[in-house]
Amino acid sequence: MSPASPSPVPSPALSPALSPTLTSPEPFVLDDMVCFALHSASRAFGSVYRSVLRDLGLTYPQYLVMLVLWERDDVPVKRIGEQLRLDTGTVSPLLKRLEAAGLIRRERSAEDERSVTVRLTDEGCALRAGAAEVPGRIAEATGLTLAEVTDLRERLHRLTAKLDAADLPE
Amino acid sequence: MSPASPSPVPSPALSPALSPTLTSPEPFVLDDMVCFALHSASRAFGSVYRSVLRDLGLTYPQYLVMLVLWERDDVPVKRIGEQLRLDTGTVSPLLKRLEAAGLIRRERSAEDERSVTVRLTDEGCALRAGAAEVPGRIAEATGLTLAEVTDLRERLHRLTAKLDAADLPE
DNA sequence: GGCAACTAAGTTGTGCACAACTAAGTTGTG
DNA sequence: CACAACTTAGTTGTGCACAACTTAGTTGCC
Repeated sequence: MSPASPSPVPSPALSPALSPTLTSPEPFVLDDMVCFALHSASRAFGSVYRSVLRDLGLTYPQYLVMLVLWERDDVPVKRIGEQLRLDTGTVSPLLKRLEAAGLIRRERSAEDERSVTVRLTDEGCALRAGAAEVPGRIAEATGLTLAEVTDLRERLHRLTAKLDAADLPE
Repeated sequence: MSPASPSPVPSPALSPALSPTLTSPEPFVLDDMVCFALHSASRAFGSVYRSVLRDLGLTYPQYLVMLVLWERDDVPVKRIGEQLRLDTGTVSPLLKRLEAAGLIRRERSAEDERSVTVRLTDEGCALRAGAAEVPGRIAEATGLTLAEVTDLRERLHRLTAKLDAADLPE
């Protein structure tokens, strides 16, 4: 059985939701639901990107790494992790797979032997042309106007920053 | 090395982003960025939930399943997958872990032997009291007003629906 | 110079997400 | 009745995400 991917049931998303027992009446539950909505939207995007990126042989996280490299080649691993907000435990195997696919190479930096520099192969460069139509197809799938996209992105950045700040020591 | 979790660098999120080569000027890239922003926000939420749920011994997806069951016990596996928008390949092992933790039981339905019904154990019921303060702590972490939460949730639902519709056959 | 503190990358182990598949039960139709 | 089509759970394999840890190299400070 496939996921509820292209959702057969619109899913009332935790319908009336957790009834109020020990907590105050209502508003609180909405915060669970906004996280759920975020989670869902993120996965729905993932599904669309999966379709669009299939021909390129990339997953979405791999595509993000390629975006970073297409914008500026010759980047240390650390910087990739920072830009994509990913742990080394995620980035290392991700880069290993991209290397195995022949799209990038990794070389120890000469001036700092701790650092590893990531570089595009010719094949990795060439893939850029094939990826040219990706953003357009995604834009089409969202059906959002430029203003809506900008606004949503801004809200999400503020939310992320707020959550990060709240998640420090407690 | 830990992730960029409580983000040490605010990360300009693919800074100027993929420069325009073969595609038209600018707007397109924003759609990549909105997905990235979504992805980031979702993971930032995950990090906060991880902190808050640690005492309960639950992950966020496990907490979602418990929410469904606390609202209405005695639910078939299929319904859990629909409500949470998850594949059986995700739900099955997830339920297996909750069962191993002693929070739920699974029983073959009598009237339809294909179906499996999920039921809370006493321990699973009891956990509800411990979870009472979760939504409040999350709400606090977001720093959003009720109106903002409602609006954001609504936008995300519309976006998800649109993406689902676009991801069918093409 | 020597050594503690730090930094960069990688590894290990756990859990989520999904595609593709299997097994078992149910339903519809001739 | 019989059998194809469908439905429900579950399994297998791959990849992402992160905590906790390891290894190797650098820097600061005495």
